[in-house]
Amino acid sequence: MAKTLKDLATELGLSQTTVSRALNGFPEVNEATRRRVHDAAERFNYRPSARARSLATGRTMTIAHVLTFSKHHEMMNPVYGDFIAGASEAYQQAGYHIHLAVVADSDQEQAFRNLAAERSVDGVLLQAPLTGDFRIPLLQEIGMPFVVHGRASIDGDTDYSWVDVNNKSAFEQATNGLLDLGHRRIGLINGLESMDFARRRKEGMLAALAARGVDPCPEFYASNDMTESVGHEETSRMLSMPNPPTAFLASSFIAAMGVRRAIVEAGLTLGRDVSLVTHDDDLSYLKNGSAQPIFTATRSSVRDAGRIAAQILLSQIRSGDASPVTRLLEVDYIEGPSTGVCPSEPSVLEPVQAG
Amino acid sequence: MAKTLKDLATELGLSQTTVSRALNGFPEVNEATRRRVHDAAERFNYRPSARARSLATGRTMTIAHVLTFSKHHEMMNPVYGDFIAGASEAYQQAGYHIHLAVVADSDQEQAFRNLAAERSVDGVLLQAPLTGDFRIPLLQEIGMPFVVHGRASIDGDTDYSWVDVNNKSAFEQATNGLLDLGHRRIGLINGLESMDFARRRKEGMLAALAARGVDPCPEFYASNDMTESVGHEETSRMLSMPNPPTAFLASSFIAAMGVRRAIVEAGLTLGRDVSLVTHDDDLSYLKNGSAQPIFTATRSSVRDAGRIAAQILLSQIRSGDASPVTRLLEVDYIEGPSTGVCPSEPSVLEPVQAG
DNA sequence: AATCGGGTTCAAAGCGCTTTGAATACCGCA
DNA sequence: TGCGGTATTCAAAGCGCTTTGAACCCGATT
Repeated sequence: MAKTLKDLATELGLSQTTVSRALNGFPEVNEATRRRVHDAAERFNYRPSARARSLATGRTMTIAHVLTFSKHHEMMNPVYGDFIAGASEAYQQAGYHIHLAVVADSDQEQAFRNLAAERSVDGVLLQAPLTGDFRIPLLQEIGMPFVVHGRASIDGDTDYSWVDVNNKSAFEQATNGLLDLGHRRIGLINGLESMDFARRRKEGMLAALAARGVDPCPEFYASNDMTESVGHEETSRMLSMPNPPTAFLASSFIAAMGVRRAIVEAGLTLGRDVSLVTHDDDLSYLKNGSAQPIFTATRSSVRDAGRIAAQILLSQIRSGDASPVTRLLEVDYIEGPSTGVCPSEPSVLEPVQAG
Repeated sequence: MAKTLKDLATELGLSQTTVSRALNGFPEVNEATRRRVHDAAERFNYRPSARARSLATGRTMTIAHVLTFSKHHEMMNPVYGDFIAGASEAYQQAGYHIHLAVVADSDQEQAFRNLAAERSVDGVLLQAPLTGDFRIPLLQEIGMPFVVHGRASIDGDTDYSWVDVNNKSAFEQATNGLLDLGHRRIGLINGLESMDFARRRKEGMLAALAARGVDPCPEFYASNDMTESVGHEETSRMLSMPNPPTAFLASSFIAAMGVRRAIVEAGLTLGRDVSLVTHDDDLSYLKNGSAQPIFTATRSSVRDAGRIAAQILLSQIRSGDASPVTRLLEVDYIEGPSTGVCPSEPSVLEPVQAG
């Protein structure tokens, strides 16, 4: 039972060189020989050792996906799964593998340095960046190819590669949708605003309000983990205020389910008494309805984002060209039954003028 | 800037042997030398190349997690994230890494054979087995250490290692809970019954019914993807039957949210008009309430399962002992507000006799 | 007949580590 | 002074590949 290249070569009475070249499709191998080699390889189920090969070539054919795991929050971001599913479509085609690193906040720096020093990956896919995330300059310093899912800088964002949803415009659209329906007191169930995307979403909301001359209500803005429970708690809290919001913006589908629960619990009807627009990552197990949408939503497939990010990273690795590639994904605005005309506003049919 | 062992050795005026041994804690190295080596290694941020090391040692220090991705259903199981978070706790301590393989149903066999032939992992963590899953005998044939999250055989299940929730007893308990409340017509929103866990859950339900002499209602048993939408659809369908269920068992928290939506939509009140018990994997972003539970549930932490499975696998790899280790996790039965006395039954206070 | 060159194949070096077996230094003891 | 032994260090082989540079075979060219 042949196992190594050497075994295969002896078995066939050929040199390792020839066998290697036959298998790797080099042109200088006689067709008859190539066929013999392929047959034998198949017969013995021979595949080159990934480690040996990568030691010889210098390429590992592996990409690290770094998932940060907050010790404090003990949370695993639910979008990782679909993002990775998307990315792996690209990897599979290209023969790449995923090295999954789950690393605690506190160990980030060492983890990245190790990744580079151990030379076990050709590139890094970075997820869930914070505003001003230090990992980006770190990766640049290390000289490791990388693509970020999301962005991190306050200004610019042109000196590294990223794929991101246009969070600001998404929440601007969502806010405008609610303003058009006459809502003026809008609750925001946001993610942690240390996360870059959450900051941008809030910016989008505030920009839309400002553009219409509507005063923001800071007491209606929650920034917290995006769980069902938190969505429920924050919403309940706001609904019990003397002058509660008439509409909510939720940062994720899961949080939105908590918002809905709070609304129902308060004896109100979603889409009539209270409106809700959520962002929707189009997760495979959490589709926004099959025939009809469940929520009015700003949708952008995180799986597509994964595929695109992986493609960008692979092409950077292949070309050796590190010049940044960026891709801003616009959302689809889905009108669903969770939004309706603001009940308390009389003049709903004539939207306020901008400015 | 030293990068390799050789560089470090020349830098220090030592042989590679000594440097390697100093770094790896061999006893025959002079303490002073060891300190010098460690200092230099730190200064240069030297870490041995993972590939070179594994080529030399024969161990890859890597575990494959194989996630099946159904081309047909295009679904990524939402529990993978927390399972992996748990497993990586164990790996991190032991210095192991995760090789993530997302493989389509159709390519399973070749994917596993490649994994073995490429020698890129020391073991495999297998997820979401089907009843009679062919991958188990396949891995046995290949001779790769593995642990299954879940089980696959109809009988026995003693010739390989696994970690599983006691699905049967969980759904027996849940069913008994509903029977005690007087419910007789119980809907089951199950996962695909080709999945082993779903089959066992149904068995548990049927066993509980049989033990109390309650006739099963096959028209109330749905077997489908465990998404919110599907939970909603199946429940709506059943609720619109002439003699609908008064209670539901849901196979996952996400499906349960769809069940709830359907109940609310039908103008019914959860926990009063209709009851619901769900299985709860205790996912980090989908906790069953913070202070009070949302649903009555059978709970078992999938993250714990991940940690335990990884520990078993690592100890098997270390000891080289392949004798199977199994671990059956019992659920916690959580009483929440989603269950109540069956409204249509008059004699609810006197539970039926068993038999 | 001697040379040339395309088509094929090969031996050997090298990727960066670990590990074997041998060498060296230095100690106390006879 | 010389020897066994312990402590420490080293050179070299090997892990399983790829790749360089050379060699070989043969029909075509001069």
